Amino acid sequence: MNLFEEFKARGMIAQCTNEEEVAKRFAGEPMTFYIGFDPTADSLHIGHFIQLKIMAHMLRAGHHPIALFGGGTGMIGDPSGKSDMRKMLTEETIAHNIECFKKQMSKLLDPDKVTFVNNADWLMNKNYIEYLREVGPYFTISRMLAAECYKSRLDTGLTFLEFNYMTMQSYDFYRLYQDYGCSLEFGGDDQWSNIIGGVELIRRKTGKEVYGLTFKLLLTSEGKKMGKTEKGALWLDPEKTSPYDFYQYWRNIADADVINCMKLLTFMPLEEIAEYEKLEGSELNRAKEKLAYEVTALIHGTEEADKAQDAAHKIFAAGGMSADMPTTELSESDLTDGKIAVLDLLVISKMAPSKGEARRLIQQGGVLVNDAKVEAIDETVDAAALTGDGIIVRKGKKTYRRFCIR
RNA sequence: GGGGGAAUUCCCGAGCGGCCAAAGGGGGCAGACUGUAAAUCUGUUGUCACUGACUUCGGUGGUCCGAAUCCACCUUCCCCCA
Repeated sequence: MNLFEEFKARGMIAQCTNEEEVAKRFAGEPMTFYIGFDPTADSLHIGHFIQLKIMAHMLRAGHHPIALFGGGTGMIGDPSGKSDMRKMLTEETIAHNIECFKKQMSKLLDPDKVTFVNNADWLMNKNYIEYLREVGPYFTISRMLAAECYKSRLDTGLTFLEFNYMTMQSYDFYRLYQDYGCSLEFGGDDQWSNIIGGVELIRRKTGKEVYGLTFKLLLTSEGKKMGKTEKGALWLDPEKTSPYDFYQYWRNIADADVINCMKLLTFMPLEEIAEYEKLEGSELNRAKEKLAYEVTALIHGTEEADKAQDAAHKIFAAGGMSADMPTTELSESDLTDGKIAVLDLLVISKMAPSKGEARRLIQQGGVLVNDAKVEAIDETVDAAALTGDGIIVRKGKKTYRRFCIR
């Protein structure tokens, strides 16, 4: 099975401009392809991970990836898949975000084998008239308006600023084709319009055929975007989403999504996944555990994955203590008269956003200290209990936190 | 440029002088049931010193004993015409 077939078998491919030809190229000579990343945040998230995984696969097969950062297009903002206009980012923020992206990517891919480019290099100082004359004639308004990403935005308001985005991404592809011989663009399924824009621009300007291939987005079985947590996205940066929380996200995935996630996110062989697919009912928990471990290991390393799994086992199976579970360290000054209210613990550790919320949690019986339900709102914990391993405070069934004194 | 409409708590969306911390839905959180699942049911969802007080309804000023609700100006957005 070659790589293209593998992608297909895993259900990763969404659309392709010319499947037959692209499949042939995958199996043939090394080729140069690119994937674009919009620097809209200071960390990559799980959606980007699929793209990185594709790059890793391609690298192994001997192809040459270009990672393009949208330092220029980020100044505009891609309207695809967005119901509202994005916040405008400053140049400094974008530059900072690109640095963060690069660092994270270098951990997952061999940076010597990937070409990093930034479209700010050719877009920022581009003369407007020159650009319009170079690109403008190859796009018709009717064609652009027909694109799904714009059509859906016409009622809610689409600005001229964003309307230009497609031409710019198309121009990127053209530049990479000219400068690097890049003949293939990958992207998420939401990038389809932008990608065919580039393919058509190149064909019209040069008469040469290049290709576009989009990959399925990470969606739940209900068609919603996956990777959203209460704190926003599921980040790859351990500072923003701890390996433990990351592991838990996948451990708690819906039954219907486990197998799909294994196919899209891990390198597990298809035969092995097929075995897990046979599981039913509570047996599926084994699949979830495997998925969580595999994905966490890919992103944070096996050591962190082991720790996360170990902590989860101890917490859920035995109700025990683990040094690897999320911990809040208190200092003497947090205590009054040698004790501290459970209410305050919840707020200090951000387990509850406010005292009112913490109070409600206790009233509704959602808070446990060392497996004993907290009955009274003014219940306190003594300093003595906090020494050594400390205590475990549980909020609901799944949120645990260890408290100890420094 | 002309005319019309809108801005409400995390989101959508009611309210249109006191009974409004503001209906309803979504989402979130917790409880029950479970498999650390889904579905369902229940409670809850501004802050705090929590049977009370304080801050919120685009912004600024005003009318009034009293304003999310009325007036003026400003800002932003949408629709129709040019």
